[in-house]
Amino acid sequence: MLKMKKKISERTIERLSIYRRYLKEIQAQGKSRVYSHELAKVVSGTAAQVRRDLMEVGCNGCSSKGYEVESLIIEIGDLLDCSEVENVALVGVGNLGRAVLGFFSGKKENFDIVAAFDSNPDKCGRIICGRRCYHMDDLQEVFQKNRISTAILAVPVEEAEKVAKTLVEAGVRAILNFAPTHLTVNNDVFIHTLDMTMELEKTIFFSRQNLNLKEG
Amino acid sequence: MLKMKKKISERTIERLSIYRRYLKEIQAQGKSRVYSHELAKVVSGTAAQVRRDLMEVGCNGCSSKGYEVESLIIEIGDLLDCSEVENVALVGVGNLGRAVLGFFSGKKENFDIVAAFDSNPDKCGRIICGRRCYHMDDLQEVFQKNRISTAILAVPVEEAEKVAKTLVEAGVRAILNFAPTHLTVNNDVFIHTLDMTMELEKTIFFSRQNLNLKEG
DNA sequence: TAGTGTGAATTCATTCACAGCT
DNA sequence: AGCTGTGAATGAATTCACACTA
Repeated sequence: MLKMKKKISERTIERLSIYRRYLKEIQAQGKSRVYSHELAKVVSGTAAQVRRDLMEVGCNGCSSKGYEVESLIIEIGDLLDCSEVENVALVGVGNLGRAVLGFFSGKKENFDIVAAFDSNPDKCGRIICGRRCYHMDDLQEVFQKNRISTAILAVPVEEAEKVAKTLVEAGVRAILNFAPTHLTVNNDVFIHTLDMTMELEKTIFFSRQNLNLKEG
Repeated sequence: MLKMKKKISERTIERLSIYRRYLKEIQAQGKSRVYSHELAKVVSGTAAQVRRDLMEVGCNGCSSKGYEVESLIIEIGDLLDCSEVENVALVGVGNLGRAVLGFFSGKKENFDIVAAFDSNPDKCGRIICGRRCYHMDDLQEVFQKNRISTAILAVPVEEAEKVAKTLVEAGVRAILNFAPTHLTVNNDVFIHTLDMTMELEKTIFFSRQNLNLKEG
């Protein structure tokens, strides 16, 4: 029911996530109010865009003295987060997988990496960055037991397609894919590929672009 | 001179990078021609969009039998790549930094990570994933000697701002930033932040969105 | 005075739809 | 028949600009 709570664009969701992190930061520093132009800076955007984004959240912030940091954090959370903490699994405990585990350690977020998986038996049974590592064969069972519905895929590119299939069979709803390849999955699992090569190529391209503009 | 070689959007650049990787893949498999609808699949787009993107490249591909894989690779390269291989440095040899080094090892691309830097003396002087690790103090010198103008920043978030400043002083033109924070740099260095927390939050959000649509 | 909220205008990206080629 | 190339139409995201508020 409660149909169409309004469709929010991917770009807005990205920015909301970034606003929220910044808001938590300044909250920790004791700030209780914030202006749209301050938030604009952290996403390299404009104040008007921030205000639009916040409108979508069903905002509140009121005039002349900006937005209240605390309620903004809560309202963004209401939109972005699930009601309970989302359990996430990491699949592929290589260099990158371990780095991802490390990266997400020790912060309290509304998601939690609760298990890791690898096909190498040497890695299984151990605790890596605070998470137990299971064998791929146990994936389905552990997923069900822990109600895991999101996976981070950090296996070598040759295996990505096959492992993604396993994940889909285990009932995963979303995959954050670090393998530089397009994953073809049959049903409506949400796949988001984070393509580091592309990001670096893009960075290099636009650094030259900058240069060209200067030379005018 | 040769002003305005046409401004190409960020989105198009992203897709071109992805097309190219796929093209190289199928080239290795012996395919010599490709259709726009095949390329569309790897970016989850439409055939029309692919054709537009390729038009921007000053395309060529001709009718009825699609595009020639080899010349497409060359033409995308002419647009995306610098004339010489771009030397890149990795800054911050922690878990993530090492993972990045590993990730970019052994592929021949038009960029090359040629050096790593860390402030921990224990890591300096060693070879890590095939790259020599230098102390941060030597950064400026090594950057100049190796004509490095792009850096990958993989230091802890508390240090990111400070290290970014050092990089700018060393004359870097672009930074791919893995630290979850907005970097404020004075001049026109191109900064691209790859925000893993945001990407994961987005993934989780849209997985629920998907679900809602189904329930519709 | 210095901010917010928001219609209207604008800019940018995508898709449609169809002529033209092979 | 089945593709490409591309103007024109559409749709989405951003910015403008201004009334409004504390």
